[in-house]
Amino acid sequence: MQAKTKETIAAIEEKLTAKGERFTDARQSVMAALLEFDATTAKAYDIVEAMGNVKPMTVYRALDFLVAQGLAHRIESLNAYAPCVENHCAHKDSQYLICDKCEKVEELHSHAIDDFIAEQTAKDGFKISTKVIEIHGLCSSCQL
Amino acid sequence: MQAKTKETIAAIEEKLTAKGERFTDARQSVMAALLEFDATTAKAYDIVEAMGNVKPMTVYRALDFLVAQGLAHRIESLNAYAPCVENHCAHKDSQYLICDKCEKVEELHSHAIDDFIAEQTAKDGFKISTKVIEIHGLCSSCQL
DNA sequence: GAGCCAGTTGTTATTATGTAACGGCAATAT
DNA sequence: ATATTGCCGTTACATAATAACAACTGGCTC
Ligand SMILES: [Zn+2]
Ligand SMILES: [Zn+2]
Ligand SMILES: [Zn+2]
Ligand SMILES: [Zn+2]
Repeated sequence: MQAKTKETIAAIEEKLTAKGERFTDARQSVMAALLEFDATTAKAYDIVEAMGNVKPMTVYRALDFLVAQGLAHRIESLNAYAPCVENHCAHKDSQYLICDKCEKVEELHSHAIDDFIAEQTAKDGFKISTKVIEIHGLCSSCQL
Repeated sequence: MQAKTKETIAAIEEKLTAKGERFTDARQSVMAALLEFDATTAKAYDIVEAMGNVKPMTVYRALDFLVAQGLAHRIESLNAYAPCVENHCAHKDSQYLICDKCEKVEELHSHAIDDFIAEQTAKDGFKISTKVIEIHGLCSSCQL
């Protein structure tokens, strides 16, 4: 496990306990595994494999928790997960830039995009609850 | 099968043969089944069940074809498909408004949203290939 | 401490979703 | 007619996710 991962885990632990949430072993291990993929997405079964001796159910439960806490995001179009340790105003309104070559994911929080969509859909009288905005392509590095 | 479905199938047949594509029995049946769900999404296995006597592989192959021809769209966040018989400039740049109650899907083609996202992501030097924009919530009817 | 409760975990089985592979068949071309 | 190509039927498999239930843990009350 990378040193940076340990640091991050420790920091998360502090934040969660402050919130009264339990950062159990299983949850820590899954979060660590996710972080070790280093900014690329990981599928649930990738994590199962990376951890060894763990059942899928365990991983899915931990992922559900992490997503609920804003520590990970689910990428619907990949059936995968990306860790997130930033302090966003609202994770639920993120946009993801997904490089289909190196698998790195960048998270945008463009209020502008958000507001714009809200404005456009208001015409239809549609009441938005959640948005899935996943933009695929090539990151700047992978275009070379 | 509804009368409207038959009409639609006939119209599609004409368009496809004009394009030199083959609208085989399997493809017609799957498209018809999809249309019969009447503007709501259908999962691949829903269609398998609705058709009876058909194997999943058959349905998936037909769906792949229909999606490629712009006659259906895949909704990533639902693992489902929606039929589409409109003549859009480009189906690949659609946005979907998905009612989580009645399951109806409305398709937007807002160039504005499109351009706006392109503009925002250009800053990162990201080269977009495809976009998944799926907006969940309640349609105007279901808010009552 | 003993009892209690809510949340968490372990375990097993099952469901849901999607593909690989291969042989046969059908339309089209030469 | 023969070759080529695309399409289909079938089987088996791979991947993704959940159900159900018992056991355990940590914090709480008495
Ligand atoms: Zn985030
Ligand atoms: Zn890349
Ligand atoms: Zn469309
Ligand atoms: Zn509705």
